[in-house]
Amino acid sequence: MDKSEILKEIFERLYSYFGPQHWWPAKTPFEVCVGAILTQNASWKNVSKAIKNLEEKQLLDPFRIYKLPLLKLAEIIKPCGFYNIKAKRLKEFVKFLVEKYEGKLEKLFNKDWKEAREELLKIKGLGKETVDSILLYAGGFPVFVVDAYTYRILNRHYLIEENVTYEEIQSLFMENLPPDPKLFNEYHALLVACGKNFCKKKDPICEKCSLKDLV
DNA sequence: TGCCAGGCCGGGT
DNA sequence: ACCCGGCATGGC
Repeated sequence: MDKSEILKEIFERLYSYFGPQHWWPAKTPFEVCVGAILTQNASWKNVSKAIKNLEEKQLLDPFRIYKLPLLKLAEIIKPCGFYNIKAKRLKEFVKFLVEKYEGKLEKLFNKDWKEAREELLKIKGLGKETVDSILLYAGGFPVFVVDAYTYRILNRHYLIEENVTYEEIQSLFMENLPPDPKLFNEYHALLVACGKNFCKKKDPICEKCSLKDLV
């Protein structure tokens, strides 16, 4: 099998086992962005509490967060962990959005996604995974999101070397699959589902997972 | 009860 | 250019 076939085979197996994941779990594109920042190295359970707090205070809005004092914001998002630094990152993001795009994500997304990616990556606290999540799940662009699960699962099945870069893993998917946002959406979500359930850190091999006898 | 979660930055080699 | 500690809560 060539790369394209292997990647499709993985997708089919995961989709057959886990079914549709319905990502991203948010009501608006802005909420996706907030979630993408808050979920950095944190469990989604905790992040959803932080988002619920924001929602209850009607703060899922760029201008409201822009005006909110940093310490108040930190207190509100506390359950997601790393709350001081994440409050700063959130403020950096809304500052960018409000001051450069009138607080409108549509304006940011109304340009070539590669340009948007470069701009977002300049914001302190937004790295590649966070930015790509925003582009795919909030912007609907065909950008593949790579995370620790993606790396672990591919590496464990001998599909990538240990020292590959983020961009190399991303290219593997983007150059061997059709540029379909729906596909990339589901694929990344399925890799996360697989990593949470089977391919955990301590598991030496994935005995029960759908990718067991792959390669 | 520890370990870990949908990363990223900054400082030291 | 890499490596590592710091950031912190809550679930399992």
